[in-house]
Amino acid sequence: MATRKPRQTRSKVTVDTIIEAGFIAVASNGTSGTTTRHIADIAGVSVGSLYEYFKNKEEIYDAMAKSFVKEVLDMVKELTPIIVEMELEPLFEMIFYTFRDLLTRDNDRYLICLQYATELKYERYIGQIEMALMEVLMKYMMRHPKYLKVNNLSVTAYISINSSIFNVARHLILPNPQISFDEMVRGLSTMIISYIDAELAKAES
Amino acid sequence: MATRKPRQTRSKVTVDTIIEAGFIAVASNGTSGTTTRHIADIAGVSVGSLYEYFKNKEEIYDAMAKSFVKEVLDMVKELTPIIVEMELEPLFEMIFYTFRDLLTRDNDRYLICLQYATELKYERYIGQIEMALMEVLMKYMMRHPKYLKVNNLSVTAYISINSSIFNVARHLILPNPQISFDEMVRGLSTMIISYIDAELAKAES
Amino acid sequence: MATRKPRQTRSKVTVDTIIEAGFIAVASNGTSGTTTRHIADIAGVSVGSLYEYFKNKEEIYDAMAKSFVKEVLDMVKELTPIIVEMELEPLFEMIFYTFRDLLTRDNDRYLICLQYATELKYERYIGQIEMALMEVLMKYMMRHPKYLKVNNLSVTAYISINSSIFNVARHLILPNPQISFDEMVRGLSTMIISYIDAELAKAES
Amino acid sequence: MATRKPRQTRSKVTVDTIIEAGFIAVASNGTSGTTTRHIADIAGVSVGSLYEYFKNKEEIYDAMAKSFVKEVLDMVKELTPIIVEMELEPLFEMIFYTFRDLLTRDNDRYLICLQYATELKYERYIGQIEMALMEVLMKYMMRHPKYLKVNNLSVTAYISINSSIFNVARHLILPNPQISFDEMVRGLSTMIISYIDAELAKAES
DNA sequence: CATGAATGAGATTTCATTCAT
DNA sequence: CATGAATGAAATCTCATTCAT
Repeated sequence: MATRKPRQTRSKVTVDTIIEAGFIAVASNGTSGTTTRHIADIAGVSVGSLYEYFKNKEEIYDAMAKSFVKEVLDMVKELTPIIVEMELEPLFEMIFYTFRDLLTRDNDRYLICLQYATELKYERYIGQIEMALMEVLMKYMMRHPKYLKVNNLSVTAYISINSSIFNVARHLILPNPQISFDEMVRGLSTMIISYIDAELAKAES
Repeated sequence: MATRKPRQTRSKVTVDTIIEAGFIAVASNGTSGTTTRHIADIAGVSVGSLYEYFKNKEEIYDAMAKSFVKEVLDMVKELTPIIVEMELEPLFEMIFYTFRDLLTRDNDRYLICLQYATELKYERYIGQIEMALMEVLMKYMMRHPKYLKVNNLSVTAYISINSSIFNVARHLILPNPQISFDEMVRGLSTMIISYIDAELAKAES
Repeated sequence: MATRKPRQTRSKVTVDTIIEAGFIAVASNGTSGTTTRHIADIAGVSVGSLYEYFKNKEEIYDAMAKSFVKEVLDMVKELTPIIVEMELEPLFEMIFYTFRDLLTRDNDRYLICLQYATELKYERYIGQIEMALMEVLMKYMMRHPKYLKVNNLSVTAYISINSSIFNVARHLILPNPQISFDEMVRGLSTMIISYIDAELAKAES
Repeated sequence: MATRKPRQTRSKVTVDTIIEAGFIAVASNGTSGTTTRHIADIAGVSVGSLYEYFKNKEEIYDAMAKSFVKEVLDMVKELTPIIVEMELEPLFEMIFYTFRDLLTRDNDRYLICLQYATELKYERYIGQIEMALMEVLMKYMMRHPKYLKVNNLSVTAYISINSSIFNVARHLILPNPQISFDEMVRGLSTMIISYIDAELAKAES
């Protein structure tokens, strides 16, 4: 019943292998098409082993969500020093391309799983990402104080961040997007920057 | 074996009841938690009847997707005459609020099902919505020709539409959004209008 | 999830068949040796059918216990009119032999299951049997008022009933009992009657 | 493969710890709820160690049964010199209370396990207890020859012993017994003694 | 000897689908 | 047409046992 905490290195590796297998399985079969046997087979372990480390299938999905979120957080943390030094336009482009690289890594694994975010309970951990992004924003504004004057700062940040995330993700998912990724990147940058400028202008009036 | 096309009124009603029940079931149990029995119980018919009208579960989901998309299309068609006469700012606000009303109707039924869009194969029909929106856009520009000059028109349209849809949907889904719906509506309007203005400006230079 | 209440005659029969099969399975394999597949096979239905009528294995065991207890209660109720008219000695003998007949019916089915009483949660329903026996006792004493004078009546009744039940059950279970059933019956009668006499004597002194 | 006989003290201690853990596990989870991991955890050893000392789970249960029976036999042997010198009435009371103390020791461990006697294969060793009790009886009658005249001596002994054992055990098991333990002890004594007297009387006639 | 990770056979349970009534 | 009992394939999960370290 109580799943043993992995003490040995061997078991830590097994846990990671299972989570990894979970991503591969969901990416190629969707949530409802993925079975514990699938995951076990891909991980190269027995079904029994799955249950040594995870109380049930749900917990594997949970671990996958945690793992993805951690990866994003690590990425954000690593980029922060560079981010705060950049101008907005190149900054946005850099972020969008980096985000794309993360999502399309390993045959779009994360990207495809993102479509099953609800069933994978990603939402449970999204709060952490939002907090991390807010933190970066704070640091950015410390370094570029003029943006502190932006009207409705929190609204502006909220909308910009959400627009960015979903446009990038959705574009990657679409099989035949009507515009290219590069076009979208430039468009998104333009949109957000002109939005910020507009709110800055409002503030000055 | 071949499921009969419902020609009589009684059958049509049953079919609609089942689709309705499908929405309720998925909204309260998710895709993986919804069984044919669930749907049958909610619809107040026997499981056998389900198969009288639908070849299998998949087809019920398919009909649900079709039904939702049809509703959106009807809404768009109905609004078109009003839309083309409006100025951008009130127009956006009107659209966002109308969209919200659609999604939150019947205890957020459509909104919640939207989270299971992938498993419900919504994507299959999304193209039709995009086409309808493009058509409205065309008509709008016939009536307001100055926007024909917008730089990268298709890119601008694509990004604006996507940003709108996802911001509205996500905001409604979030349990504790950091900003209010009204704030978001005004922000989104500002963002898109300043984006259009920016692209208009580019075009003129 | 929710097991359907059997409305049709057909399903009532199935339920009974499953309970019946449960007794046969436990009698021949013990609690831990009995599987749902076993029961389904013996009942001649599919595993799935088991779960149409019982939420889980536990519930089948529960239904078995209920069914056994009901049988005992029916037996007691049916015998009551005869019981109250008899003298103690032939009464006890009659009861012991009737009880034996019940337990050894159908290849000792009930008797063997009695050994798994704990796992079958019989205890949950034993209270009902005790109440029924007490009721009979009351009626008996209405008809034979001299026993009302017995010293410590409730203690005497408790010990007599328990001694009877366990001696009969255990004797039937033992593979090579040192004494015959007839000897035991006579001994038990003697013991209880002399016990009652002793308590009657105490009361008179 | 062949499990080694524990000759060293350390091994003997481990074996005892495991048997001890077996009792605790069964007492708190029942037979079907007890796993080898449970036992190992309680014993504070690894599952592997279990198999170092016991060929399989069955053997642990077997050792538990043996251990319980040995304890009873030791108790009987130790009490024999006192027993043979006592009069019947105080004797019975003494035995009942001593038996209770054994069963309720360590949070009712033995008592609870007694309910799983069938699955724990206690029966396999019960013969030894009966023999020991018969031996004590013999010695008692050597010392109190008048009881040698009892009619149907073996029947009387059999019924008395069984009535005693089951009444005591069952009373302890019952959550809300209708009579107190003391009342039962006195009642049981009265019953058996009057039974013996009755059989003595019969013999004299 | 001790460990506990790994196994896999087999148990329980679910549920889309069929079909006799 | 409607029903819902019955099905059984396939999923989830358990756990005694083994074996490399």
